[in-house]
Amino acid sequence: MSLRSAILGLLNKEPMSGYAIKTLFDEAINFIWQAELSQIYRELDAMEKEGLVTSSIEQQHDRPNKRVYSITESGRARFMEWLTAVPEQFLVPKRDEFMLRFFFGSLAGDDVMKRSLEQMLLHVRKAREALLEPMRIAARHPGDALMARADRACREDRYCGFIKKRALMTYETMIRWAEECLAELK
Amino acid sequence: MSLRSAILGLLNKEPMSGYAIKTLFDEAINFIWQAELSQIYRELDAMEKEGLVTSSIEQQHDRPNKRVYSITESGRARFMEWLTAVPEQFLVPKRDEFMLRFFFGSLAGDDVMKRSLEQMLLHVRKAREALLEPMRIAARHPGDALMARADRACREDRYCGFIKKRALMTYETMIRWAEECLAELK
DNA sequence: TTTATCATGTAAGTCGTTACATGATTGA
DNA sequence: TCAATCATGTAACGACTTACATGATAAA
Repeated sequence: MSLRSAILGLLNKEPMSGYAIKTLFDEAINFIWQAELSQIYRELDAMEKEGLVTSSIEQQHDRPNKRVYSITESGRARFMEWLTAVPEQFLVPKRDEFMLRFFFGSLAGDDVMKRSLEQMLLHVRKAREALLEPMRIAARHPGDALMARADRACREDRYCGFIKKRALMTYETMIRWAEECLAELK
Repeated sequence: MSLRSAILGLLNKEPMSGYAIKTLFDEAINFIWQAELSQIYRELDAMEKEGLVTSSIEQQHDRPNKRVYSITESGRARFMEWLTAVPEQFLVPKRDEFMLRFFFGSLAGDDVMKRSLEQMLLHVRKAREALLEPMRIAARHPGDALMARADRACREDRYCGFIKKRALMTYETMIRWAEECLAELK
């Protein structure tokens, strides 16, 4: 039911279309939550049936019309309930295929694993750069409008900053780990 | 299809029952992969139909009989194929409800979030201790048989050590992050 | 006596991915 | 002219969880 909460949280700020929700997922919380458009549309549909949101068609001349969803009082209540509830999970159960392969690393051999680690380093360093770039732009052009919507919204919110920090720390830990493994394998 | 690979990888070492596989999941790779018993039984069944494993009933007097699965040549080939393939995912897409709540932290208020962080710290510190304890035992009693099966198997395998190291580094990063957030909120 | 461990399975339901279908506008 | 962005949806499938059903033995 967390997808629901995520959608309600975004709609809590302002009404928007399913497509816009998907964009925000990708821009603002892709490190925390992802969802396919098809899943979002299905969920919005179910939520409307339960009275958590309402929708109406907005006519557009230059683009396809869109269905704009708004949160209802009932939806807002449901969201606040979830938001202030005591969390029961702190360690996300994850399924990491890369690490699973690593677990059987001895069978694959050190060379295969070394290449795997190097590939992984490339990817994670790239992700780290992608995260840092908007921060650097913001630092160079303070108060500028060069930023993406999500980044502007984030600058005003300390919790958003906490999340970015965690993403950064996580990437850096992964990089350090991979480097140390590689050093030990050589 | 990674659950399949995980199971094949365990059976590659020795034949065992579904229940024993579940135990190994929990003991050895719970940081990387988890599966419910029902899922394991279902998967074993499907794998047997595809000829990747075979099974036979082993009679036991003091305990319920068990169905012991063995990997076939076809299964072994399938496993090695997966193991040496080039991984295409390095960053696990995760869905973290705790962090999602955090994203809407401003709406919940600092007090709620502070309590949430403190709770999280308790859990992660406990998980870190649970990970470190067998390591300490191994250090105090070298070559001793006090260890759990999984820990003994792990000591002989450097990749298993890499995985534990990553788990430890991850926990420590989470702890550091939470502490810094708390400091900033006070 | 109750709980934990060992042991296997079925059924229903939820959540998530992938593929398919459609179509307008804008910029390279 | 081709790709990208905007925009909405359906259908099928795959993966995972939860609940249910059963039952033995051993230890606290």
